[in-house]
Amino acid sequence: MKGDNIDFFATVASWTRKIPAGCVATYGQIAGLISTPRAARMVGYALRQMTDRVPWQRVINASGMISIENIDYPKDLQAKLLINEGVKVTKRNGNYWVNLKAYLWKPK
DNA sequence: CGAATGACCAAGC
DNA sequence: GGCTTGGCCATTC
Repeated sequence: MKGDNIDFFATVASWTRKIPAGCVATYGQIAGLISTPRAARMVGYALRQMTDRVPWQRVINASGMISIENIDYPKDLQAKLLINEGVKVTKRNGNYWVNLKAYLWKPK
């Protein structure tokens, strides 16, 4: 799309809202859906500003781990939200880990 | 416009 | 899985 960089956030929000409960997606995956597979960092950056309008907890890193630590939303909360949705989250060495093989969302 | 920043990613040890 | 290195890119200063 042409200079739709203004819709970058909107597009991220749009795809994020499509992630069904009980599933998870990776930052790189979302970035790929927007045609900018290398802008994974921006996805996280965008989500940070929309934690109240999208299921941000369903987006994790490519390793299946919750790397959040620098913001006001503790990874402990994200893990709790995911578990509450039916996603099995394992705590390992202080980090939360999700089995992508079983819970990764497959966009149509 | 240049430089720093960040909820990332892949590759190598 | 954990740590380090190099690279991406939009946003902010």
